[in-house]
Amino acid sequence: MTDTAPRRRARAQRPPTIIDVAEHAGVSRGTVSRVLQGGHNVSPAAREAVDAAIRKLGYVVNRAARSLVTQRAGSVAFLLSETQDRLFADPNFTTLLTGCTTALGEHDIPLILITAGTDAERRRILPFLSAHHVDGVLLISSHRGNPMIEHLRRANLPFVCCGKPLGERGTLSYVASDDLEGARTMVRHLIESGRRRVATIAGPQDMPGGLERLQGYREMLAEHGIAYDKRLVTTGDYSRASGEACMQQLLATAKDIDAVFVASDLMADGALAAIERAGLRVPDDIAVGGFDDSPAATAVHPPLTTIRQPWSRISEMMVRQLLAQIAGEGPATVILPTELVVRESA
Amino acid sequence: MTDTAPRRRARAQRPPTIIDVAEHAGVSRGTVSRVLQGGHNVSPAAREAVDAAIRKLGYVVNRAARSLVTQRAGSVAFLLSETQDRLFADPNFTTLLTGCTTALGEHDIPLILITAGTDAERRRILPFLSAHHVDGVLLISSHRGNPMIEHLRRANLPFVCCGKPLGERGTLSYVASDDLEGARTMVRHLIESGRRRVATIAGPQDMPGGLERLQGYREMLAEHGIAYDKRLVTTGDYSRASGEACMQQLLATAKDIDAVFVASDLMADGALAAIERAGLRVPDDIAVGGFDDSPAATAVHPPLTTIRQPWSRISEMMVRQLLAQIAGEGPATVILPTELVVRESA
DNA sequence: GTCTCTACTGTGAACGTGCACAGTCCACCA
DNA sequence: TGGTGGACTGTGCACGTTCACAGTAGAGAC
Repeated sequence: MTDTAPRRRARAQRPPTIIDVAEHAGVSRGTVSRVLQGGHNVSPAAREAVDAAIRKLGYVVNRAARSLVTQRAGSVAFLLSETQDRLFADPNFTTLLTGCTTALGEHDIPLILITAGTDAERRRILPFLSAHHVDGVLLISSHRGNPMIEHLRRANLPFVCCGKPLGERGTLSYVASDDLEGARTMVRHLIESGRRRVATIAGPQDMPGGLERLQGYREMLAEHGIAYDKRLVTTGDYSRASGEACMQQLLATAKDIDAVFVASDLMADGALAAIERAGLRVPDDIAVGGFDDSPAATAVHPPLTTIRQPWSRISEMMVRQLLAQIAGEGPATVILPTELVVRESA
Repeated sequence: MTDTAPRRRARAQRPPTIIDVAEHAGVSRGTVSRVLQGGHNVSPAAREAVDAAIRKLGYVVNRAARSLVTQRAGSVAFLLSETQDRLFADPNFTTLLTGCTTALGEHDIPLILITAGTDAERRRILPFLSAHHVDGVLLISSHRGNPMIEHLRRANLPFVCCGKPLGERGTLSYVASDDLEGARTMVRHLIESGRRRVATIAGPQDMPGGLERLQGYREMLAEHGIAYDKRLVTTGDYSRASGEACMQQLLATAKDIDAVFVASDLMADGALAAIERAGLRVPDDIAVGGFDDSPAATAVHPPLTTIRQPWSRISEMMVRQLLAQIAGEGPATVILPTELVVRESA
């Protein structure tokens, strides 16, 4: 009898439950639940009463209880399997991160940020993922042979990669920008503005973008009947310093260069410095084309002509693909077009 | 009889539960639970049996079930109540974000990233927070009068701010670096290296750091018996462009400036450009002191002498304070010392 | 009038865990 | 010998939801 009193008092302090809503609306739990799920097989009158009760009580579904019965976490992980340094320093990366957050937010799905840079972290993360504490993973990595992929497969956890994973066989979902076509576009731009001796500072060949941007360079040269000269090809590591070093080397080996396609804006910045130090002018003597449209592109003089990657759309598509996989669809590949941004350097 | 068959089959597909562990170890659920909580009042033999069973079955606690009964979410939000632009572009910010992630990770607490830049997002977020879908909030904001603070208070949700919230009364937890002392240190460095006409490009006075960095400048001038000249004080908005404009203005009004303390590296970059354009040399003619130790500080010529904020420690302390609050402690304020990084610009 | 079909509603049984409580066992002491 | 306390263990219930199922009412067909 009186033993319900403490319970009732406790209940008053707590957020309202579906039972409170049901009582308030004069229907059963089942009906409230159905309204919550979208309202199929619910009479208009009942739905309205439930909606009113929800508003009045300020009811919000208890995600833990829902998870427990649906066997779904209701959340998604954004997994950084990197040493973080390079990727995280890239401001475009933050666009990707917030893009994913808001895209997921529209589905009321929280994004859980997970870093797995160190082995200790990886050990902690693995059980978390295997136990399906998230419904899926947005996987960010730029290195060849990401061990996480194998783990995710084994855990039977849906995942979507950002960028084409290198050294992976078997089907998997990824969303990437069209690096090949982007590189082709930039080199075409250089050639069509009259340049003939076009050099390149490529990225690491074991990272996404590295291979394809170099291939795009070669293809476009070939299409314009320009012979491939391997002395005009250097390889950096995407850092500013490496761009400077590569440019210096290029200027030393081939003095008649009139354009250079650099696989990242950061490296392009370095290249600008080297060119300036050599007493040459950009773009008059040497045109410089970058890649990424990072903030660095506009912070330097002259502002960089570059290739913009659609980070915002990439994040949208990653989320869409992941949700599709969670819903049961198979994996898919999405390639998004890039955009040539013409400024003053080329 | 046979109706247990389907259940058993289904169970086989699913992750093991505490019951499976208990059966396997030959103990009761309660004992397993006690081992999971830290193992008080459990015999060594039982504990060992349970540990072995956990390892063998690969058992991981079901967080949803635990949440349901403990009334705790078991996660923490990292809340960006910003238009994102400025804050997110700052690479130090990513240090903060990963720092919080790993600090929480050590306690097995997932970090949920939430952006609340737009009104629509805020509307979505509010019920989520009020319903205690997270146990606490790491609040990132740089503007005066953050409306989120009031909401969090009303929802009775523990939170810790990054940086001192302006225009707030009442007690609240925050962790900040010692902007005042940082500014004093930099200006002292400028004066002690022989400069007398020290100008400043301050930050917006309605953002953290703005007020204090300016005050530190004034204090140190006073301590060295240098009269405050308001013509030597300009105010930018932390952007590179504003730094350039402010410096230009300073050079126009007071030609005898021999040093300038700039409240952010980004603005300092702009200032360098303006100085170079005026045909003056750094540090020979004008010494430039920055603030933040952002990557920009080393990307420019000459590399910036600047003040480094302890972002990594800030994130650690934010997490520590938040967990303390969640555990029932009252709010607290933490101020962390900055560090002078001497490079070539001053 | 009965039967069927549709649209809607209520109910009981899970989901996996923590906690309070009630034991049980054993050692120790008077 | 009985009592007392401490260390450990098992059990029932509750947490808030979804889902399958059973059930009801009313409309329409025959």
